[in-house]
Amino acid sequence: MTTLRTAAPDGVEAPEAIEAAPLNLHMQQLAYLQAVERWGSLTEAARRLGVSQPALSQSIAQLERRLGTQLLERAGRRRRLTEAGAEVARFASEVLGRAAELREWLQELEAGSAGVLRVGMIDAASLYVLPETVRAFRLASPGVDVRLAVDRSAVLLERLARFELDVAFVVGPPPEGYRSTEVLSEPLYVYAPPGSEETPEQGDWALYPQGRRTRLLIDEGLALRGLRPRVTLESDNPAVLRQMVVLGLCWSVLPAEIAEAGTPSLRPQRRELVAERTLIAVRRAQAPDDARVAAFLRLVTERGAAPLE
Amino acid sequence: MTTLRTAAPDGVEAPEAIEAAPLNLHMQQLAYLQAVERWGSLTEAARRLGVSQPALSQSIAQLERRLGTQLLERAGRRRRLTEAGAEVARFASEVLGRAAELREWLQELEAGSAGVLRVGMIDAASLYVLPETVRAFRLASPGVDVRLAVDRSAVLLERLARFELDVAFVVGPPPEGYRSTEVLSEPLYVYAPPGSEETPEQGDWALYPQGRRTRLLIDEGLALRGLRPRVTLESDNPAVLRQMVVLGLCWSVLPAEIAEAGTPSLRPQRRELVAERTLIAVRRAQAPDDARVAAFLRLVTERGAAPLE
DNA sequence: GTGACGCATAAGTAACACTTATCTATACTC
DNA sequence: GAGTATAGATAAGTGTTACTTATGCGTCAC
Repeated sequence: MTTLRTAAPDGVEAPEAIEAAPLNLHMQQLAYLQAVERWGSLTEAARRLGVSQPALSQSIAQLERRLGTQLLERAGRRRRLTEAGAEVARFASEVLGRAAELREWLQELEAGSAGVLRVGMIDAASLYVLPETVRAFRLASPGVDVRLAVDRSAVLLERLARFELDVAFVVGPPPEGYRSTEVLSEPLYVYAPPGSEETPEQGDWALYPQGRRTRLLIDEGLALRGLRPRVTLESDNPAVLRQMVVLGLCWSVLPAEIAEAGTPSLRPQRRELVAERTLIAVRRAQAPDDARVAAFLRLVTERGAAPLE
Repeated sequence: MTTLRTAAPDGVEAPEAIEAAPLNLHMQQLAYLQAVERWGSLTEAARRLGVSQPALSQSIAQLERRLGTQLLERAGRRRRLTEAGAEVARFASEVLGRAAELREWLQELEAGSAGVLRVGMIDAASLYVLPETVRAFRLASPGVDVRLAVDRSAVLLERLARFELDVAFVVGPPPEGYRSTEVLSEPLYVYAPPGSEETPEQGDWALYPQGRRTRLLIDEGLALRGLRPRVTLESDNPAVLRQMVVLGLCWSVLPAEIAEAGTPSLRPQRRELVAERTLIAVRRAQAPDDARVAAFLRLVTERGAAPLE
């Protein structure tokens, strides 16, 4: 017998106690006993169960051996439950009933109408893409407990990797090692402080912080136009960036959806795309298919396009 | 390979619908899943369970097949529970916990310290043999629910045969097809009405009713002495018979224990045995050994002799 | 008694759960 | 980034198990 024991640093052997065998019953045996209780005879129970009578006889005998207790006693040419048998039959009913519940729940889960769905999204998505979708999903799947987490892309991906989320709506491009689906694409425009005569090169800029996926897109887009913005304010909050523009203090690059909603509505400097920010739905590559996520994505793509028109 | 049973072998689809297969899980699989949940990896769980890693891997895979749901998802080179897996693990814990309870209860039953003990006894036994015994038994085995039924021997034997009693204390001789144990033997004496000058042949008699086992003993005993009593009163209640004697109205044959207890105490006509009535404990021949019955009988035979001295 | 019935046992077979050996993929380390 | 250790999957072999049909034995009913 070769014992592959990894180099045990200390001789701490105590807490690894090997588990005791916990009653190796088969649910089928329990179902058999339940049938015997219900139909009152082995032969009839076997017929109802669609197995041969000896199969039932032996199965019950083994159950008795495993439990170490006589479950049936002879009554004429029949057999009837002993007290222990009745108790075990009660146990069987409980377990089988609970198992049926479980199966039902699993089927609901498979159908996408049960369980917990943990969705992460960036704030932009939470503002103008997903509220309607979440509402519609909750309406369509009342059995599903939807939990939302709003954060920036990198954090969401991190949480996704740590199994704290089932799906995350983040800024593209799609990261490696995940399954991603493009949900929508939104244009990023340059917004100039109203009434200012500054050139973009002269002005101050308010942008997303360094390292953000959106900021990377913006930097690249501006660089293509020869712009090296002097950034004097950074914020993750697009409402803050927008406000800086509204107050005439800064230039910025913002999603049209955010910049032009609310009052006063901003107008882009030129209808010129700085970049295209894609919103992607990301899942763990190894995660099993989830009908709830699929349904959620379907709702997003059905409704998601509309707000961008 | 899913086995779907669509129709019964016979073409006739009676209302005897064959049961649907109720989730053929093995408790061992559940224990395996529980171990994986607990120890966080297949390898470690296998080590703790004392089985090989492939065994666990295959077992879980089959569990997944049976449930039709993925229970584990890859997480790096490990695997972790999915939502369905967590739910099934919860189910496993419930079932295994309940099974442990069951096993414990069965062991108590085996040890004679649990369950229901249904005892039948004739009134004589309930009056002067068993009260102390029942009290002592209840004290010694508080976990056992003792239920008493007092009736005449034939009724008790009938109820025993119908599985309504576990043990019956009745008048001998031991019936066929049962397991009987003699508990004690009590003398039956003739009691004359005090102050009467009648001879037994002249007097009226008060006896147990025709057909009773005790009556048979008495008739035989009296016949041996040439007596053919004129019975004017029959009662199953020995107190009634005794009272008839006390009032000077009748002769009777009674167990000494009953006749001579209470006031006024009766004196037997002559210290001459009419018959010996044996009290036997009867059980069904096929009934499994029952530690509680054994303990009860032990108490009876230990204490039972005393009241007869 | 005779037949019907309920269950137990016997013998054969297919499925199953376990083992060891090996392979693949991931993570850690220098 | 290559080398190595680790987690798990897969393959092949083997003993056990759970089913089948055939048959035997005891009980109940006429």
